[in-house]
Amino acid sequence: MSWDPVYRLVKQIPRGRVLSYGALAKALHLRGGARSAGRAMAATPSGKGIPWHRVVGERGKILIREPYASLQKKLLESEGVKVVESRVDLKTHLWTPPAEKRAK
DNA sequence: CATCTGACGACCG
DNA sequence: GCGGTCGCCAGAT
Repeated sequence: MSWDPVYRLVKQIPRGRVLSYGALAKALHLRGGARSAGRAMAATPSGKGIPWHRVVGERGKILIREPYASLQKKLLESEGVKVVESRVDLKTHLWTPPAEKRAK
């Protein structure tokens, strides 16, 4: 499975905004749904400039385990995203991805 | 080839 | 709002 489309979209997330796994999967029409989106992120190649930390749970919750959770929180806050109790305020930071052209 | 696992999410009590 | 189940599916074992 090639996660390229996923990485491409994640790279488009504006600074200071976040997107959920579900919305990500939906926007790209991933077969496996949100879970596959998560799988894609877990396999995110480092050093590619992919802002993986801008992807959170459907309710803005940071779902990954330590030690990455701390890192994600740190990175988000450094972009001006407020993180409280392991979750971001979707009301202000949720980003709506542009309609992708079926790249799967 | 059989199971287990998990960076998910919808449901239900 | 919280915790437990269940459905999903690609990878790992």
